[in-house]
Amino acid sequence: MSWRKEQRRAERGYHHGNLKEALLQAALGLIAEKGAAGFTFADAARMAGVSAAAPYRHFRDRDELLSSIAQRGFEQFEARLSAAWDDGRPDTVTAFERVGKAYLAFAREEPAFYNAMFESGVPVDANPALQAASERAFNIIRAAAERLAALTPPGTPRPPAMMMALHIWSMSHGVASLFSRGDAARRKLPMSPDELLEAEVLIYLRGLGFPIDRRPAGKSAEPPPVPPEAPSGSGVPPGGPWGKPK
Amino acid sequence: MSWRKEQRRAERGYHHGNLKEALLQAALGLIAEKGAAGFTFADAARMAGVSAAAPYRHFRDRDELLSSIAQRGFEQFEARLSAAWDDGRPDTVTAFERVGKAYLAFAREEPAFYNAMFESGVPVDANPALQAASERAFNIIRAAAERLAALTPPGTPRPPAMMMALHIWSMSHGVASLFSRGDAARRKLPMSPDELLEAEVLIYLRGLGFPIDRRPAGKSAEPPPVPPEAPSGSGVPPGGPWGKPK
DNA sequence: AGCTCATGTGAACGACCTTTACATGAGCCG
DNA sequence: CGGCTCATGTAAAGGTCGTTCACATGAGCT
Repeated sequence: MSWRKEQRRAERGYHHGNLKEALLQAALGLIAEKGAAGFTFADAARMAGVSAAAPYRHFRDRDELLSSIAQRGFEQFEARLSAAWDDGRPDTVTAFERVGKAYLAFAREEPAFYNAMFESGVPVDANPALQAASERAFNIIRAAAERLAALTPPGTPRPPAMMMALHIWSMSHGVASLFSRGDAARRKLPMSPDELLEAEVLIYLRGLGFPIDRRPAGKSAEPPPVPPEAPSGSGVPPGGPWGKPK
Repeated sequence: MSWRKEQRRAERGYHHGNLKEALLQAALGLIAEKGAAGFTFADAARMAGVSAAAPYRHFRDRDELLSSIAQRGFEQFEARLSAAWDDGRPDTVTAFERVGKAYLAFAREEPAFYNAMFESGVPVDANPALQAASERAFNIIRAAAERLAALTPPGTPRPPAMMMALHIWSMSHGVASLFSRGDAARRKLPMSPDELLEAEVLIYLRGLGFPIDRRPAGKSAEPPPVPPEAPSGSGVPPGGPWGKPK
Protein backbone atom coordinates (compact mmCIF):
# COMPACT_ATOMS: atom_id res chain seq x y z
CA MET A 1 0.00 0.00 0.00
CA SER A 2 1.91 2.90 1.29
CA TRP A 3 5.07 1.25 2.57
CA ARG A 4 6.31 1.70 -0.96
CA LYS A 5 6.51 5.42 -0.63
CA GLU A 6 8.11 5.11 2.77
CA GLN A 7 10.70 2.73 1.42
CA ARG A 8 11.41 4.97 -1.52
CA ARG A 9 11.88 7.80 0.88
CA ALA A 10 14.13 5.66 3.03
CA GLU A 11 16.19 4.72 0.01
CA ARG A 12 16.80 8.18 -1.20
CA GLY A 13 16.12 10.49 1.72
CA TYR A 14 13.98 13.58 1.67
CA HIS A 15 15.67 14.98 -1.37
CA HIS A 16 15.63 13.09 -4.61
CA GLY A 17 18.94 14.31 -5.89
CA ASN A 18 18.22 14.02 -9.57
CA LEU A 19 14.54 14.69 -9.92
CA LYS A 20 14.61 16.73 -13.08
CA GLU A 21 16.30 14.00 -15.02
CA ALA A 22 14.13 11.33 -13.44
CA LEU A 23 11.01 13.25 -14.46
CA LEU A 24 12.19 13.57 -18.02
CA GLN A 25 12.88 9.86 -18.22
CA ALA A 26 9.58 8.96 -16.61
CA ALA A 27 7.68 11.26 -18.95
CA LEU A 28 9.46 9.79 -21.92
CA GLY A 29 8.38 6.31 -20.93
CA LEU A 30 4.82 7.39 -20.30
CA ILE A 31 4.57 9.19 -23.62
CA ALA A 32 5.90 6.14 -25.40
CA GLU A 33 3.19 4.09 -23.74
CA LYS A 34 0.16 6.30 -23.92
CA GLY A 35 1.01 9.20 -26.19
CA ALA A 36 1.64 12.81 -25.30
CA ALA A 37 -2.06 13.39 -24.78
CA GLY A 38 -2.41 10.59 -22.27
CA PHE A 39 0.69 11.47 -20.38
CA THR A 40 0.10 13.06 -17.00
CA PHE A 41 2.24 15.19 -14.79
CA ALA A 42 1.05 13.39 -11.70
CA ASP A 43 2.00 10.04 -13.16
CA ALA A 44 5.52 11.18 -13.85
CA ALA A 45 5.81 12.36 -10.26
CA ARG A 46 4.50 9.05 -8.98
CA MET A 47 6.93 7.17 -11.14
CA ALA A 48 9.80 9.21 -9.75
CA GLY A 49 8.57 8.53 -6.23
CA VAL A 50 7.82 12.12 -5.26
CA SER A 51 4.69 14.07 -4.44
CA ALA A 52 2.58 15.64 -7.15
CA ALA A 53 3.83 19.11 -6.33
CA ALA A 54 7.52 18.35 -6.56
CA PRO A 55 7.81 18.61 -10.33
CA TYR A 56 6.85 22.25 -10.12
CA ARG A 57 10.25 22.95 -8.64
CA HIS A 58 11.78 21.95 -11.97
CA PHE A 59 9.19 22.79 -14.61
CA ARG A 60 6.82 25.73 -14.69
CA ASP A 61 4.02 23.41 -15.72
CA ARG A 62 3.22 20.29 -17.68
CA ASP A 63 3.74 22.07 -20.98
CA GLU A 64 7.26 23.05 -20.09
CA LEU A 65 8.15 19.47 -19.40
CA LEU A 66 6.69 18.47 -22.74
CA SER A 67 8.56 21.24 -24.41
CA SER A 68 11.80 20.11 -22.78
CA ILE A 69 11.28 16.64 -24.10
CA ALA A 70 10.58 17.96 -27.56
CA GLN A 71 13.78 19.95 -27.41
CA ARG A 72 15.78 16.95 -26.35
CA GLY A 73 14.11 15.04 -29.15
CA PHE A 74 15.21 17.58 -31.73
CA GLU A 75 18.74 17.34 -30.43
CA GLN A 76 18.83 13.57 -30.82
CA PHE A 77 17.08 13.96 -34.15
CA GLU A 78 19.78 16.30 -35.33
CA ALA A 79 22.45 13.88 -34.16
CA ARG A 80 20.92 11.02 -36.09
CA LEU A 81 20.32 12.98 -39.26
CA SER A 82 23.82 14.32 -39.02
CA ALA A 83 25.30 10.86 -38.64
CA ALA A 84 23.21 9.60 -41.55
CA TRP A 85 24.29 12.47 -43.76
CA ASP A 86 27.94 11.90 -42.82
CA ASP A 87 28.90 14.94 -44.78
CA GLY A 88 27.78 13.40 -48.02
CA ARG A 89 29.90 10.25 -47.97
CA PRO A 90 30.39 8.12 -49.96
CA ASP A 91 28.39 10.07 -52.50
CA THR A 92 25.79 12.75 -52.19
CA VAL A 93 22.80 10.82 -53.46
CA THR A 94 23.46 7.78 -51.30
CA ALA A 95 23.95 9.92 -48.25
CA PHE A 96 20.83 11.86 -49.08
CA GLU A 97 18.72 8.76 -49.14
CA ARG A 98 20.25 7.66 -45.89
CA VAL A 99 18.98 10.86 -44.32
CA GLY A 100 15.46 10.05 -45.42
CA LYS A 101 15.72 6.61 -43.90
CA ALA A 102 17.13 8.05 -40.72
CA TYR A 103 14.08 10.29 -40.52
CA LEU A 104 11.76 7.31 -40.67
CA ALA A 105 13.91 5.27 -38.36
CA PHE A 106 13.76 8.00 -35.77
CA ALA A 107 10.00 8.23 -36.04
CA ARG A 108 9.75 4.49 -35.61
CA GLU A 109 12.35 3.92 -32.92
CA GLU A 110 11.74 6.99 -30.82
CA PRO A 111 7.98 7.32 -30.89
CA ALA A 112 7.95 9.26 -27.64
CA PHE A 113 10.31 11.91 -28.92
CA TYR A 114 8.60 12.06 -32.27
CA ASN A 115 5.26 12.42 -30.57
CA ALA A 116 6.46 15.23 -28.35
CA MET A 117 8.15 16.96 -31.26
CA PHE A 118 5.45 16.82 -33.88
CA GLU A 119 2.20 15.59 -32.44
CA SER A 120 1.89 16.95 -28.96
CA GLY A 121 0.65 20.38 -29.95
CA VAL A 122 3.67 22.06 -28.36
CA PRO A 123 4.12 25.32 -30.23
CA VAL A 124 7.68 25.36 -31.54
CA ASP A 125 8.02 29.08 -31.12
CA ALA A 126 7.04 29.02 -27.46
CA ASN A 127 10.49 28.08 -26.25
CA PRO A 128 13.46 29.72 -27.99
CA ALA A 129 15.73 26.81 -27.13
CA LEU A 130 13.20 24.44 -28.66
CA GLN A 131 12.95 26.52 -31.77
CA ALA A 132 16.72 26.65 -32.08
CA ALA A 133 17.02 22.89 -31.69
CA SER A 134 14.34 22.38 -34.31
CA GLU A 135 16.15 24.70 -36.66
CA ARG A 136 19.47 22.95 -36.18
CA ALA A 137 17.84 19.65 -37.11
CA PHE A 138 16.33 21.13 -40.22
CA ASN A 139 19.63 22.64 -41.14
CA ILE A 140 21.05 19.17 -41.66
CA ILE A 141 18.46 18.55 -44.35
CA ARG A 142 19.09 22.01 -45.69
CA ALA A 143 22.83 21.47 -45.93
CA ALA A 144 22.33 18.15 -47.67
CA ALA A 145 19.96 19.75 -50.13
CA GLU A 146 22.49 22.47 -50.77
CA ARG A 147 25.12 19.92 -51.74
CA LEU A 148 22.67 18.02 -53.84
CA ALA A 149 21.50 21.12 -55.66
CA ALA A 150 25.06 21.90 -56.59
CA LEU A 151 25.19 18.59 -58.42
CA THR A 152 22.40 19.17 -60.91
CA PRO A 153 23.58 17.89 -64.26
CA PRO A 154 24.66 20.49 -66.76
CA GLY A 155 21.81 21.60 -68.96
CA THR A 156 19.22 21.37 -66.24
CA PRO A 157 18.34 24.41 -64.16
CA ARG A 158 19.46 24.46 -60.56
CA PRO A 159 16.61 24.24 -58.05
CA PRO A 160 16.68 26.40 -54.92
CA ALA A 161 18.23 24.31 -52.17
CA MET A 162 15.84 25.64 -49.56
CA MET A 163 12.89 24.48 -51.59
CA MET A 164 14.41 21.06 -52.04
CA ALA A 165 14.99 20.81 -48.32
CA LEU A 166 11.38 21.71 -47.58
CA HIS A 167 10.19 19.19 -50.13
CA ILE A 168 12.25 16.41 -48.64
CA TRP A 169 11.16 17.33 -45.17
CA SER A 170 7.50 17.32 -46.11
CA MET A 171 7.81 13.93 -47.81
CA SER A 172 9.57 12.40 -44.86
CA HIS A 173 7.19 13.90 -42.37
CA GLY A 174 4.18 12.96 -44.44
CA VAL A 175 5.20 9.33 -44.72
CA ALA A 176 6.21 9.14 -41.10
CA SER A 177 3.01 10.72 -39.83
CA LEU A 178 0.65 8.78 -42.01
CA PHE A 179 2.22 5.36 -42.24
CA SER A 180 5.15 4.87 -39.98
CA ARG A 181 3.82 5.39 -36.48
CA GLY A 182 2.78 2.81 -33.95
CA ASP A 183 -0.77 3.17 -32.85
CA ALA A 184 -2.62 5.89 -34.64
CA ALA A 185 -3.12 6.24 -38.37
CA ARG A 186 -1.90 2.94 -39.65
CA ARG A 187 -3.17 1.88 -43.03
CA LYS A 188 -2.57 -1.19 -45.08
CA LEU A 189 0.20 -0.56 -47.54
CA PRO A 190 1.49 -2.36 -50.62
CA MET A 191 5.02 -1.59 -49.47
CA SER A 192 6.91 -0.60 -46.35
CA PRO A 193 7.10 3.07 -45.36
CA ASP A 194 10.83 2.95 -46.02
CA GLU A 195 10.38 1.74 -49.54
CA LEU A 196 7.57 4.18 -50.08
CA LEU A 197 9.71 7.12 -49.06
CA GLU A 198 12.74 5.92 -50.94
CA ALA A 199 10.78 5.63 -54.17
CA GLU A 200 9.20 9.00 -53.57
CA VAL A 201 12.52 10.73 -53.08
CA LEU A 202 14.10 9.00 -56.06
CA ILE A 203 11.27 9.97 -58.36
CA TYR A 204 11.48 13.51 -57.06
CA LEU A 205 15.21 13.67 -57.67
CA ARG A 206 14.71 12.35 -61.14
CA GLY A 207 12.20 15.10 -61.70
CA LEU A 208 14.97 17.52 -60.86
CA GLY A 209 17.15 16.05 -63.57
CA PHE A 210 19.31 13.71 -61.54
CA PRO A 211 20.13 10.56 -63.45
CA ILE A 212 18.77 8.04 -60.98
CA ASP A 213 18.87 4.42 -61.93
CA ARG A 214 16.43 1.94 -60.59
CA ARG A 215 17.33 0.60 -57.19
CA PRO A 216 15.20 -2.31 -55.95
CA ALA A 217 15.11 -0.88 -52.47
CA GLY A 218 17.33 -3.18 -50.47
CA LYS A 219 20.15 -4.40 -52.64
CA SER A 220 23.76 -3.83 -51.80
CA ALA A 221 23.98 -0.17 -50.98
CA GLU A 222 27.61 0.58 -51.51
CA PRO A 223 29.03 0.63 -55.00
CA PRO A 224 28.08 3.83 -56.79
CA PRO A 225 27.94 2.92 -60.48
CA VAL A 226 28.93 6.43 -61.38
CA PRO A 227 32.21 8.07 -60.45
CA PRO A 228 31.24 9.84 -57.24
CA GLU A 229 30.12 13.42 -57.73
CA ALA A 230 30.32 13.18 -61.51
CA PRO A 231 26.81 12.67 -62.86
CA SER A 232 26.76 10.54 -65.97
CA GLY A 233 24.27 8.62 -68.05
CA SER A 234 21.57 9.73 -70.42
CA GLY A 235 18.51 11.69 -69.43
CA VAL A 236 15.85 9.13 -68.79
CA PRO A 237 16.77 5.65 -67.67
CA PRO A 238 14.54 2.82 -68.80
CA GLY A 239 13.62 1.61 -65.34
CA GLY A 240 12.04 3.44 -62.43
CA PRO A 241 12.70 3.59 -58.71
CA TRP A 242 9.72 1.34 -58.05
CA GLY A 243 9.77 -2.41 -58.18
CA LYS A 244 8.74 -3.50 -61.63
CA PRO A 245 7.46 -1.55 -64.59
CA LYS A 246 4.25 -2.59 -66.34
CA MET B 1 -25.19 34.60 -12.65
CA SER B 2 -27.48 31.71 -13.07
CA TRP B 3 -30.49 33.37 -14.69
CA ARG B 4 -28.75 32.57 -17.94
CA LYS B 5 -29.30 28.92 -17.55
CA GLU B 6 -32.85 29.47 -16.42
CA GLN B 7 -33.54 31.61 -19.44
CA ARG B 8 -32.00 29.05 -21.74
CA ARG B 9 -34.22 26.49 -20.16
CA ALA B 10 -37.24 28.77 -20.56
CA GLU B 11 -36.38 29.29 -24.20
CA ARG B 12 -36.10 25.69 -25.12
CA GLY B 13 -37.87 23.76 -22.38
CA TYR B 14 -36.51 20.81 -20.51
CA HIS B 15 -35.53 18.99 -23.67
CA HIS B 16 -33.08 20.50 -26.04
CA GLY B 17 -34.56 19.00 -29.16
CA ASN B 18 -31.36 18.91 -31.19
CA LEU B 19 -28.62 18.34 -28.70
CA LYS B 20 -26.51 15.94 -30.71
CA GLU B 21 -26.12 18.39 -33.54
CA ALA B 22 -25.59 21.29 -31.14
CA LEU B 23 -22.82 19.38 -29.40
CA LEU B 24 -21.08 18.61 -32.65
CA GLN B 25 -21.21 22.25 -33.66
CA ALA B 26 -20.03 23.44 -30.27
CA ALA B 27 -17.17 20.96 -30.26
CA LEU B 28 -16.17 22.02 -33.74
CA GLY B 29 -15.94 25.62 -32.64
CA LEU B 30 -14.00 24.74 -29.53
CA ILE B 31 -11.54 22.58 -31.43
CA ALA B 32 -11.00 25.37 -33.91
CA GLU B 33 -10.17 27.68 -31.02
CA LYS B 34 -8.10 25.55 -28.75
CA GLY B 35 -7.24 22.38 -30.62
CA ALA B 36 -8.54 18.88 -30.09
CA ALA B 37 -6.38 18.48 -27.00
CA GLY B 38 -7.77 21.57 -25.33
CA PHE B 39 -11.34 20.80 -26.16
CA THR B 40 -13.44 19.62 -23.27
CA PHE B 41 -16.65 17.68 -23.08
CA ALA B 42 -17.93 19.88 -20.29
CA ASP B 43 -17.34 23.01 -22.33
CA ALA B 44 -19.33 21.66 -25.22
CA ALA B 45 -22.20 20.90 -22.86
CA ARG B 46 -22.03 24.39 -21.39
CA MET B 47 -22.02 25.92 -24.82
CA ALA B 48 -25.12 23.96 -25.72
CA GLY B 49 -26.75 25.08 -22.51
CA VAL B 50 -27.16 21.66 -20.94
CA SER B 51 -25.72 19.93 -17.92
CA ALA B 52 -22.41 18.11 -18.05
CA ALA B 53 -24.09 14.74 -18.02
CA ALA B 54 -26.43 15.35 -20.93
CA PRO B 55 -23.90 14.64 -23.70
CA TYR B 56 -23.62 11.06 -22.49
CA ARG B 57 -27.09 10.43 -23.89
CA HIS B 58 -25.67 11.01 -27.36
CA PHE B 59 -22.04 9.94 -27.19
CA ARG B 60 -20.55 7.08 -25.24
CA ASP B 61 -17.71 9.35 -24.16
CA ARG B 62 -15.56 12.23 -25.25
CA ASP B 63 -13.66 10.09 -27.72
CA GLU B 64 -16.79 9.12 -29.55
CA LEU B 65 -17.68 12.74 -30.08
CA LEU B 66 -14.19 13.39 -31.42
CA SER B 67 -14.47 10.38 -33.63
CA SER B 68 -17.81 11.57 -34.96
CA ILE B 69 -16.30 14.90 -35.86
CA ALA B 70 -13.39 13.23 -37.57
CA GLN B 71 -15.83 11.13 -39.58
CA ARG B 72 -17.80 14.18 -40.61
CA GLY B 73 -14.52 15.81 -41.52
CA PHE B 74 -13.55 12.97 -43.80
CA GLU B 75 -16.92 13.22 -45.49
CA GLN B 76 -16.51 16.89 -46.21
CA PHE B 77 -12.91 16.22 -47.18
CA GLU B 78 -14.04 13.66 -49.70
CA ALA B 79 -16.61 16.07 -51.09
CA ARG B 80 -14.03 18.77 -51.60
CA LEU B 81 -11.41 16.50 -53.10
CA SER B 82 -14.06 15.04 -55.35
CA ALA B 83 -15.20 18.45 -56.52
CA ALA B 84 -11.60 19.48 -57.14
CA TRP B 85 -10.89 16.36 -59.13
CA ASP B 86 -14.05 16.87 -61.19
CA ASP B 87 -13.45 13.59 -62.90
CA GLY B 88 -10.25 14.83 -64.46
CA ARG B 89 -11.62 17.83 -66.30
CA PRO B 90 -10.42 19.72 -68.24
CA ASP B 91 -7.31 17.59 -68.33
CA THR B 92 -5.85 15.09 -65.93
CA VAL B 93 -2.78 17.01 -64.85
CA THR B 94 -4.65 20.23 -64.18
CA ALA B 95 -7.31 18.41 -62.21
CA PHE B 96 -4.64 16.53 -60.32
CA GLU B 97 -2.98 19.70 -59.17
CA ARG B 98 -6.33 21.08 -58.17
CA VAL B 99 -6.73 18.12 -55.84
CA GLY B 100 -3.48 18.96 -54.13
CA LYS B 101 -4.59 22.53 -53.65
CA ALA B 102 -7.93 21.38 -52.33
CA TYR B 103 -6.08 19.30 -49.75
CA LEU B 104 -4.21 22.34 -48.49
CA ALA B 105 -7.28 24.54 -48.69
CA PHE B 106 -9.17 22.11 -46.51
CA ALA B 107 -6.38 22.01 -43.96
CA ARG B 108 -6.33 25.79 -43.88
CA GLU B 109 -10.02 26.52 -43.96
CA GLU B 110 -11.26 23.72 -41.75
CA PRO B 111 -8.63 23.52 -39.06
CA ALA B 112 -11.04 21.97 -36.61
CA PHE B 113 -11.89 19.10 -38.92
CA TYR B 114 -8.30 18.63 -39.96
CA ASN B 115 -7.24 18.58 -36.36
CA ALA B 116 -9.82 16.00 -35.41
CA MET B 117 -8.99 13.89 -38.45
CA PHE B 118 -5.22 13.85 -38.31
CA GLU B 119 -3.94 15.36 -35.09
CA SER B 120 -6.33 14.38 -32.35
CA GLY B 121 -4.96 10.91 -31.79
CA VAL B 122 -8.28 9.31 -32.69
CA PRO B 123 -7.43 5.85 -33.96
CA VAL B 124 -8.93 5.53 -37.43
CA ASP B 125 -9.68 1.87 -36.99
CA ALA B 126 -11.65 2.36 -33.79
CA ASN B 127 -14.84 3.33 -35.57
CA PRO B 128 -15.71 1.40 -38.74
CA ALA B 129 -17.74 4.30 -40.10
CA LEU B 130 -14.77 6.55 -39.55
CA GLN B 131 -12.45 4.16 -41.27
CA ALA B 132 -14.83 3.86 -44.20
CA ALA B 133 -15.11 7.63 -44.53
CA SER B 134 -11.36 7.95 -44.43
CA GLU B 135 -11.01 5.32 -47.09
CA ARG B 136 -13.55 6.98 -49.36
CA ALA B 137 -11.60 10.21 -49.16
CA PHE B 138 -8.36 8.47 -50.01
CA ASN B 139 -10.05 6.73 -52.90
CA ILE B 140 -10.48 10.07 -54.63
CA ILE B 141 -6.74 10.50 -54.67
CA ARG B 142 -6.37 6.90 -55.67
CA ALA B 143 -8.73 7.24 -58.59
CA ALA B 144 -6.98 10.37 -59.76
CA ALA B 145 -3.63 8.62 -59.55
CA GLU B 146 -5.04 5.76 -61.53
CA ARG B 147 -6.03 8.04 -64.36
CA LEU B 148 -2.74 9.82 -64.24
CA ALA B 149 -0.78 6.59 -64.29
CA ALA B 150 -2.60 5.56 -67.42
CA LEU B 151 -1.21 8.64 -69.11
CA THR B 152 2.48 7.91 -68.74
CA PRO B 153 4.14 8.77 -72.01
CA PRO B 154 5.06 5.84 -74.21
CA GLY B 155 8.55 4.59 -73.56
CA THR B 156 8.39 5.27 -69.84
CA PRO B 157 7.35 2.53 -67.44
CA ARG B 158 3.99 2.84 -65.78
CA PRO B 159 4.18 3.44 -62.04
CA PRO B 160 1.77 1.64 -59.72
CA ALA B 161 -1.17 3.94 -59.18
CA MET B 162 -1.48 3.01 -55.54
CA MET B 163 2.07 4.07 -54.93
CA MET B 164 1.53 7.36 -56.70
CA ALA B 165 -1.55 7.99 -54.61
CA LEU B 166 0.35 7.34 -51.41
CA HIS B 167 3.14 9.61 -52.56
CA ILE B 168 0.78 12.44 -53.33
CA TRP B 169 -1.02 11.95 -50.08
CA SER B 170 2.17 12.03 -48.07
CA MET B 171 3.37 15.18 -49.81
CA SER B 172 0.08 16.94 -49.23
CA HIS B 173 -0.14 15.84 -45.66
CA GLY B 174 3.47 16.71 -44.98
CA VAL B 175 3.14 20.22 -46.32
CA ALA B 176 -0.17 20.75 -44.61
CA SER B 177 1.04 19.47 -41.25
CA LEU B 178 4.32 21.28 -41.22
CA PHE B 179 3.57 24.57 -42.89
CA SER B 180 -0.07 25.17 -43.53
CA ARG B 181 -1.69 25.02 -40.13
CA GLY B 182 -2.71 27.89 -37.95
CA ASP B 183 -1.04 27.90 -34.60
CA ALA B 184 1.42 25.08 -34.17
CA ALA B 185 4.43 24.38 -36.34
CA ARG B 186 4.62 27.47 -38.45
CA ARG B 187 8.01 28.21 -39.95
CA LYS B 188 9.20 31.02 -42.11
CA LEU B 189 9.05 29.99 -45.72
CA PRO B 190 10.48 31.38 -48.93
CA MET B 191 7.19 30.55 -50.64
CA SER B 192 3.58 29.83 -49.76
CA PRO B 193 2.59 26.30 -48.82
CA ASP B 194 0.48 26.15 -51.96
CA GLU B 195 3.39 27.00 -54.18
CA LEU B 196 5.60 24.64 -52.25
CA LEU B 197 3.26 21.72 -52.77
CA GLU B 198 2.59 22.58 -56.37
CA ALA B 199 6.27 22.61 -57.20
CA GLU B 200 6.78 19.40 -55.28
CA VAL B 201 4.06 17.58 -57.16
CA LEU B 202 5.20 18.91 -60.52
CA ILE B 203 8.77 17.83 -59.94
CA TYR B 204 7.51 14.45 -58.83
CA LEU B 205 5.37 14.04 -61.92
CA ARG B 206 8.28 15.00 -64.07
CA GLY B 207 10.28 12.33 -62.34
CA LEU B 208 7.65 9.88 -63.50
CA GLY B 209 8.16 10.94 -67.07
CA PHE B 210 5.33 13.40 -67.52
CA PRO B 211 6.28 16.27 -69.75
CA ILE B 212 5.53 19.11 -67.37
CA ASP B 213 6.27 22.61 -68.54
CA ARG B 214 7.14 25.34 -66.13
CA ARG B 215 4.15 27.02 -64.59
CA PRO B 216 4.85 30.17 -62.55
CA ALA B 217 2.33 29.15 -59.93
CA GLY B 218 -0.51 31.59 -60.35
CA LYS B 219 -0.95 32.38 -64.03
CA SER B 220 -4.22 31.83 -65.83
CA ALA B 221 -5.19 28.31 -64.99
CA GLU B 222 -7.40 27.30 -67.85
CA PRO B 223 -5.95 26.79 -71.30
CA PRO B 224 -4.17 23.45 -71.58
CA PRO B 225 -1.42 23.96 -74.13
CA VAL B 226 -1.56 20.31 -75.04
CA PRO B 227 -4.51 18.56 -76.59
CA PRO B 228 -6.16 17.12 -73.49
CA GLU B 229 -5.07 13.58 -72.69
CA ALA B 230 -2.47 13.49 -75.43
CA PRO B 231 0.94 14.06 -73.88
CA SER B 232 3.25 15.92 -76.19
CA GLY B 233 6.56 17.73 -76.04
CA SER B 234 10.07 16.53 -75.77
CA GLY B 235 11.53 14.75 -72.81
CA VAL B 236 13.10 17.39 -70.67
CA PRO B 237 11.79 20.94 -70.79
CA PRO B 238 14.29 23.73 -70.28
CA GLY B 239 12.49 25.33 -67.35
CA GLY B 240 11.45 23.90 -64.03
CA PRO B 241 8.35 24.11 -61.90
CA TRP B 242 10.07 26.58 -59.58
CA GLY B 243 10.35 30.27 -60.18
CA LYS B 244 13.57 31.00 -61.99
CA PRO B 245 16.47 28.79 -62.88
CA LYS B 246 20.04 29.73 -61.91
C1' DA C 1 -55.85 10.22 -20.32
C1' DG C 2 -52.24 7.56 -19.20
C1' DC C 3 -47.92 5.08 -20.13
C1' DT C 4 -43.35 4.72 -21.64
C1' DC C 5 -39.01 5.72 -22.75
C1' DA C 6 -35.76 8.87 -24.72
C1' DT C 7 -33.67 12.76 -22.96
C1' DG C 8 -32.01 15.99 -19.42
C1' DT C 9 -30.65 17.15 -14.22
C1' DG C 10 -27.94 17.18 -9.90
C1' DA C 11 -24.98 15.06 -6.98
C1' DA C 12 -21.10 12.47 -6.30
C1' DC C 13 -16.42 10.08 -7.14
C1' DG C 14 -11.82 9.99 -8.44
C1' DA C 15 -8.07 11.93 -11.21
C1' DC C 16 -5.61 15.75 -12.65
C1' DC C 17 -3.28 20.55 -12.54
C1' DT C 18 -1.76 24.03 -9.89
C1' DT C 19 -0.91 27.07 -5.78
C1' DT C 20 0.23 27.87 -0.98
C1' DA C 21 2.16 27.33 3.45
C1' DC C 22 5.23 24.58 5.67
C1' DA C 23 9.21 20.92 6.33
C1' DT C 24 13.80 19.15 5.41
C1' DG C 25 18.48 18.94 4.91
C1' DA C 26 22.83 19.95 1.86
C1' DG C 27 26.24 23.23 1.52
C1' DC C 28 28.49 27.09 3.04
C1' DC C 29 30.38 30.55 6.40
C1' DG C 30 32.34 31.71 10.60
C1' DC D 1 31.71 22.12 14.80
C1' DG D 2 27.27 25.09 14.96
C1' DG D 3 24.14 27.64 12.68
C1' DC D 4 22.03 29.91 8.50
C1' DT D 5 20.05 29.80 4.06
C1' DC D 6 17.88 28.37 0.29
C1' DA D 7 16.96 24.82 -3.07
C1' DT D 8 14.08 21.08 -2.91
C1' DG D 9 10.37 18.29 -1.18
C1' DT D 10 5.48 17.60 1.28
C1' DA D 11 0.62 18.07 2.53
C1' DA D 12 -3.51 20.27 1.87
C1' DA D 13 -6.75 22.64 -0.72
C1' DG D 14 -9.34 24.71 -4.80
C1' DG D 15 -10.79 24.25 -9.35
C1' DT D 16 -11.82 21.55 -13.60
C1' DC D 17 -12.86 17.27 -16.03
C1' DG D 18 -14.73 12.80 -17.25
C1' DT D 19 -17.98 9.65 -15.92
C1' DT D 20 -21.78 7.30 -13.43
C1' DC D 21 -26.10 6.99 -10.96
C1' DA D 22 -30.63 7.83 -9.31
C1' DC D 23 -34.14 10.67 -10.42
C1' DA D 24 -37.09 14.24 -13.21
C1' DT D 25 -39.46 15.66 -17.39
C1' DG D 26 -42.32 15.61 -21.13
C1' DA D 27 -43.08 14.07 -26.28
C1' DG D 28 -45.43 10.75 -28.60
C1' DC D 29 -48.03 6.63 -28.89
C1' DT D 30 -52.16 3.87 -27.57
